[in-house]
Amino acid sequence: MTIKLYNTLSRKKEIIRPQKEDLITMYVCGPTVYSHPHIGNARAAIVPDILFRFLQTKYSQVIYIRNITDVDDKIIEAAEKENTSIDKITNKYTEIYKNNMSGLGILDPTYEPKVTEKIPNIINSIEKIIKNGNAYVSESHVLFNTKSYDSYGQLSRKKLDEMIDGARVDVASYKKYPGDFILWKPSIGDSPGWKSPWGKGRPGWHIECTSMVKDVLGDDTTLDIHGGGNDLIFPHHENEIAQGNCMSKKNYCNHWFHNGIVLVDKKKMSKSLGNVILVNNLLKKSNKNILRAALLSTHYRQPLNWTKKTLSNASGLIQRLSSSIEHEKQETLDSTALDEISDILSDDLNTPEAFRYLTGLAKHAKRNKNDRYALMQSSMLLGIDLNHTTEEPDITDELRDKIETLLTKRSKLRNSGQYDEADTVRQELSDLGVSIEDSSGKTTWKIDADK
RNA sequence: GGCUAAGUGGCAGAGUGGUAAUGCAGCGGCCUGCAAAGCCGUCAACGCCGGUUCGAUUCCGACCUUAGCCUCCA
Repeated sequence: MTIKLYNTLSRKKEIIRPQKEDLITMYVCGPTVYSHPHIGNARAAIVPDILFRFLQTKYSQVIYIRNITDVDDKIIEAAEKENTSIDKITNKYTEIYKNNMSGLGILDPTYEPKVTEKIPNIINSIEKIIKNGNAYVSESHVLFNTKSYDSYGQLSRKKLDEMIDGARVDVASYKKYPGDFILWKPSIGDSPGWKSPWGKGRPGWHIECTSMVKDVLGDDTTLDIHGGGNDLIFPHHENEIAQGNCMSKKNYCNHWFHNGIVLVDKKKMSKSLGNVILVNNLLKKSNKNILRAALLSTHYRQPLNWTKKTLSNASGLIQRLSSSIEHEKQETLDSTALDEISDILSDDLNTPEAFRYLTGLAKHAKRNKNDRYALMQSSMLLGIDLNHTTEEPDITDELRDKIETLLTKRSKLRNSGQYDEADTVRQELSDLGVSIEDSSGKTTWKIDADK
């Protein structure tokens, strides 16, 4: 089977063609660890997660690299603001990022390099670019010479001179040309820095990714797939391509994919609007399955508009899927069950279409074992585990006792036909945020998601 | 201003050159002591204006609107 994925370079869906038959390589820009991950970070992680899961079903080896940026001006600011050290900030937020992502069921990448651990490689990469005549040293900075690279602008389809004309920012004195970007910059005072041929300093933003790709795969290799949020197309990925192609004779990367932005009520999230939605908070009031459904029910290239109804829509969808196989025991699943969902995903990761397929299966899953298997296994490919939707909620023993007492009380009242009194008890439970269901002689309860 | 995308029912969101999936919500029914859940049924949409075509929501062009990038934002 072939997998088609939209390639930002050509603006077309293209068949993924790895250079080796059984091995495929992918790199995705990871987080800068200075604050809590928000829903946009989650989307940028879950889209490659789906691709990663899918590729693993098709190739015997998938190398997936996602970096952690732990040197950055914003980190330095955050450390000052929280009155602590840079290490503490980056360790804290790296931990939170990892917890949040695993809370969303996002698989760990094969490699997860940190910038601070790769400084020697980065310096080495910069030296190569200088040596090849594509970068220059100026006032303790190293700058990439964009004029020396003819194809600059190929990804974002921008013309360098036009960009410069429209720019609103003053040109730094150390730049030969306004479009040049920083590979290495000096660290002044006690800001973090490393010894280098150009003095104490730290890497520019773009070089870390290029350097890590080359570090893991080797200089003379071409990356198969590179992804990230579409706000990274320019300048970040454009610059990566320039650097990568000037470091080695091999093409930097063949296939670029970009996920759309997350909007909140059709507006971009920003601290000033106070509409930033954090993964932490979502995980508290919802669960992995629902959040994944919410993030994946929009095609990855489209903007995802997050509204008040997003979670309840997704919750209904998951409810619909899981109700058909609730209480199902884990059974060995048939490998051909994945054929149809693979077909759907192989057309540019069409996850909304995948959900349509899943709901179709759910219709017959109660009676048809094959459909039930296909539903469970196909959902798993999206990282949705329908077998674990009835997990015990995390509540205090005290509350649990109280709920049990009320349930017993109501049950007795119902058995003796005192329905008005039983309904009063149900209301008491509802006030505690507990909703109940009587089905086939048993009463089950759950904590309401929004309480 | 330049570049890049997008506008589908109440909400969300696929898809297609021949009259448009799916989920949520709504409505009706079955079930239930009543609810809930489930099941069955049902209402309802292709921004605007031209062009190409036997036929356009789909292709082309203009316009309007929205969003992103051009500022080390995923």
